[in-house]
Amino acid sequence: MKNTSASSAPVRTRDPERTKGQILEAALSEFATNGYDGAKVHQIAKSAGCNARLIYHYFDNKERLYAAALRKIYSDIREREAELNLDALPPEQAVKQLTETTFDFFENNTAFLSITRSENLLGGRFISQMPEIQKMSAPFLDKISDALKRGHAEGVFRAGIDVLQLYVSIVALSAHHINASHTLSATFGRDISSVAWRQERRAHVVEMIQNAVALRESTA
Amino acid sequence: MKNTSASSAPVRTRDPERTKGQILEAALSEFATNGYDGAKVHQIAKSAGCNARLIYHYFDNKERLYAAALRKIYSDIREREAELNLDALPPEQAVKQLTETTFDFFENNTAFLSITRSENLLGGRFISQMPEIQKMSAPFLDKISDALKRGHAEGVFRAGIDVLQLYVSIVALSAHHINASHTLSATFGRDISSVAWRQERRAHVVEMIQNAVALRESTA
DNA sequence: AAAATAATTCAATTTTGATTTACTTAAGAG
DNA sequence: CTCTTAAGTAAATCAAAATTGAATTATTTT
Repeated sequence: MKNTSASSAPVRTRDPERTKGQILEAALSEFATNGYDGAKVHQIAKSAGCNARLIYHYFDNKERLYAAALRKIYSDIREREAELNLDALPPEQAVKQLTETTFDFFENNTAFLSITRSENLLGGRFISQMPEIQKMSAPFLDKISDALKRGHAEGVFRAGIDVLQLYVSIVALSAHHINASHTLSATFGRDISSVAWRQERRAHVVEMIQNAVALRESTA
Repeated sequence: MKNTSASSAPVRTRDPERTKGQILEAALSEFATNGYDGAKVHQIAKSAGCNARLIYHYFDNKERLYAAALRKIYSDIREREAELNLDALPPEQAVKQLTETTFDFFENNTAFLSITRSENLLGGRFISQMPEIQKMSAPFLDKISDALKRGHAEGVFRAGIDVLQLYVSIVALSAHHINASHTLSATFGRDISSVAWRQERRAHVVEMIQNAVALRESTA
């Protein structure tokens, strides 16, 4: 009834692609949860449902496995940025869309922020070695820049907005409460990660960004 | 010429308070730089200029040492919050002051953000056990709340601003580019940690917060 | 100034975790 | 069907790092 083998071991069916994929998934999750130093190779193997030796078979060592996980998580971001079609929308809608998409992305891809946090803790040791990631977002910023220009031309946005500052702000407002949910919750005695609070936050962030780009009347 | 002792060892003069203090300082710095798992007890001892055994003598184990460091870093924040006198200022000045002080604090106390990052990576395991830190900032939020109310009464601020959302935003805008300096620098190909960029950012953040509280004219 | 205390050191010991060696066997090529 | 290749397993090994044991004084107390 069991398998062809008489041994008690479950006998894993052989499928290198699947195995590699499972390892990468597990690695992503473990590195995200525990950081580079906190993640344990054996635990990754366990959570991938394979033998630890296979990690070395497919990824050489812990560092390269981490690098692979880092690369993978950034490809998700790149996809999302490519999908976002800001040109098609009127400037105000474009900025709103951008903000909401960014906010939602972080909320639904917690691994991205976690891995990013880990990488920053490592001083960017790995990301700085990845030419494919470097400057990856330049064209994306151009898209946003276009929307801002259109908005100014149409008289709904103010002039001289720095795109990079604005985008970093969108990311900051959308990410910080996730990155720091535990310490914020503890210091303020409120559950920052509750669905209710996050919904409030989403609206708050969208409004802040709108106020940041919208024209003001008097500077007097 | 040497010391009373004939041995070659440098013979540390005995001073428990100083030693304890040095260990704590070193721990703070090492945990901030490398995170909990990345920090090594022997390295902490080395950087404190003492024997590793002393860490166990004074702090029992690595976990408790980390907890002590966490507690200490939060006491700095508490001090700063206490010093800030918002009541004395007109509301617009008060909000500006708050924003600038927060921004500058993070820039000058990188250890705070680093330790905080580490603690969030650990899932808040330690901070959640520290009743003295919990809700620590409630009175501070009240101060800010007062300023917002005064501003509304004077007709310069809008109504219905959520203090916690606003403060989390100030923190987010002031902290994220520091927390994520390496990944941001890599993805955008700009040196986010340069003095020039940070000065720009300071102005940008202050302006954003002002726009967030300032009255708008028409809601039409 | 002798005795007691506890600060400090040095050198284990023990634990944990990454990596490797040696082996087994499934799956595909001919 | 046999041979070859490489997927997979089990169990070491090796090194790093946390923790501890036991011996030394500096300092304080009496």
